[in-house]
Amino acid sequence: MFGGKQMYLSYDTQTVQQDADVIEPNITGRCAQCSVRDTAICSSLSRNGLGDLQKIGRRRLLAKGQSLIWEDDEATVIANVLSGMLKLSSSASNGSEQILGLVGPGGFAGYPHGGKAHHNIAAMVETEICVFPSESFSRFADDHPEIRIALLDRSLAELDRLRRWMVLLGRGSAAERVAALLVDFAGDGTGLRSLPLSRGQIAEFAGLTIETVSRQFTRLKTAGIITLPTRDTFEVMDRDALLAISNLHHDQLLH
Amino acid sequence: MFGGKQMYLSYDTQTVQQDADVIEPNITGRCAQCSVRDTAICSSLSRNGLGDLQKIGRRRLLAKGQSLIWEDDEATVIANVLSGMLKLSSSASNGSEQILGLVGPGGFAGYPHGGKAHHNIAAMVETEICVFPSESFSRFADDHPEIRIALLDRSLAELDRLRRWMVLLGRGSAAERVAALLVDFAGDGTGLRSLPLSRGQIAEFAGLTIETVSRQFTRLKTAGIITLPTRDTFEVMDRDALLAISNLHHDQLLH
DNA sequence: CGGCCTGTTGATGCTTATCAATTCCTGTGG
DNA sequence: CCACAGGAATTGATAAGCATCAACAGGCCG
Repeated sequence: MFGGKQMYLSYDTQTVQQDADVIEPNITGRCAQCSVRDTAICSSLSRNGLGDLQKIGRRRLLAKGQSLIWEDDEATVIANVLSGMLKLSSSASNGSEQILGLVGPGGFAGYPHGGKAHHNIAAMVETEICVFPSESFSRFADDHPEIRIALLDRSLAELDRLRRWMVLLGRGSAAERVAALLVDFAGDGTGLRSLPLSRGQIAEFAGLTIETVSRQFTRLKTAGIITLPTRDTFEVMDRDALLAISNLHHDQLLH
Repeated sequence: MFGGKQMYLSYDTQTVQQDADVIEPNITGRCAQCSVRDTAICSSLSRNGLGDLQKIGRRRLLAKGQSLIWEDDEATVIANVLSGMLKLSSSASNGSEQILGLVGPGGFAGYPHGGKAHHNIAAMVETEICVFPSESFSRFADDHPEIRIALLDRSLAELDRLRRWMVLLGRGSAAERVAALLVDFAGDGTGLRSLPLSRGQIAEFAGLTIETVSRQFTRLKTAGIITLPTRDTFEVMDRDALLAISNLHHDQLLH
C-alpha cells in the first residue's frame, strides 16, 4: 500500500543508485543525479522537460517532525520525496492524530492544483524533498501533459492500494494488519530492515492500540517468523508464514 | 466518501434536472440532455470538446447485477454513471466479496489508461452508463487536457475521501460507521430516501456483520433518529444526532 | 545514577462476531 | 385474492478478540 517504486513505505532508504558515470545531456543540475529520477513522477518527462521543471523546483530538507503543510491551510506546494518519509495525517474528532498514509522516496504529496489541504503533511524522519509551488507546477503541467498522466496514473494506483488497505482495516484481524504492514516494510528484499515507525505510529496506522501491536510483534517473534534486534529494526525470517498470516497472496501485495 | 457531485453514494436518483429548454449549440445529441452533464467529468469540457467526446462514447444500460469489468481482466473501458449505482469490489482471500467503493451518478469508474483491473465493477441496480474505450478516451484526453485535470482532481478528492473512510474503518465503532453511511446516503436533502444497499451490502462496506448493522439500525430507530418504513427506504429525523453519533463535524462530511 | 520515554506483559471488561431461532417481506402460483 | 415458500432482516445467547487499565522492564540522556 505504500512507497518505493510505487510504494508508500518501502523504507529501504533507497540506497542511492549512483549511476555517476551516466550524465545525460540537457540535465546538468541536481536532477541528473537525483536518487529518485527513475521512480518519481519526473521520470515521465523528456530531458528537456526535466530541465524546465528543474527551474521551478527547489530542494528542501525537512527535519524530523517538521511540517510541510497544515490541515485546512491553503496547500500551495507539491513535493517529491527524495529520501526519508512523509506522513499524511489528520486530527480525529477526539483530538488524537490519525495517520492516513505515508510517502516514501519516489512518491509525491501535496495538491497539484492547490486548494485547501485536508490533512497535515510532515516528515517522520529527516526527509529530503523537491518542492514546487502548486501554481507554477500547474502551469508547467499545461505545457507538459505527460506529467499529468503520470500524476493521474499514480493517483489511480494509490486509490487501488488504499482500497486494499481498507479491506484489511475493515475485515482484518490485528495479526493480519500487523503482518501486512511488515510485509510492506520488508519489500522484496531480505535481511535486516529499519522500522521507520514507532509502535504507537504503527498502531495509529493499523487502527489498533500500542499494546495490541506489541503483542502481535512478540507473537511473531516467538513463532520465529521475525526478529526484532532493536526497537527500530526487524528481519523477516519466514516470509511465507508472514504472507500467510497477512492473508495476502503473492500476487496481491499491497504495492 | 461517495457519490453525488463528488460523492460516491448520494443515491438520490439525481432527479433529472430537465433543463429541456436550454439546448446549447454544438451539442445536439445525447449529451445535451444528459442528467449528469454538470457533475460528471464532462463538465470540464467546452461545448466543442463535448461534441468530440460524444463521438467516441456510447450509452449502455446495465441490468442489476451485471458486470462491466472483471478483476484481473484487461480494463478496456472507462464509464460515467448517469443513473443507478456501480459497485467496485474485490474477492477476498476467503472467497467473500468485499465492497471497495460505490460510484453514483456523475462519478466515473474504470481505468483511463488501460491496464489490468484490480477490482470488479458491477451494477448494483439498473444503471445507465456512458462508456468510452480506454484507448480512444486516452487519445481524446491528449487533445483535451482539461479532461485529465478533471480526472486528476476527482481522483485526488477521492483519495481524501477514502482516507477519511479509512479512519472510520480503523477507529470507528459500529455505531459511528453506520451513522456515517446514513449521513452520506441522506446527502444534504431531507425526507424519505431510498436505501440502495441491503443490510448485507452495508455490512460488507462498513466492515461489520449483517447482525451488527441490523442492531445499529434498530437502535437508531428506537432512539427516534431515523425511521425505516420499508427495508429499502429510510428517513433521517434528527440529522444533528446522527452527525454526533458519526463523530463527523458539519464541515468534515465525507463528501 | 536517576528520571523519562518507549515498549512489554498481565488482568479485566466491552464491543462485536458467531451461532441459532424467529419474524418479516416479496414474489409466485393456485 | 390468498396461501405458501424462500430469502432477508431481526432478535437472542454466547464467545472471541481487542481495548483499557495497570504494573513493570529496558534504553537513552542528562
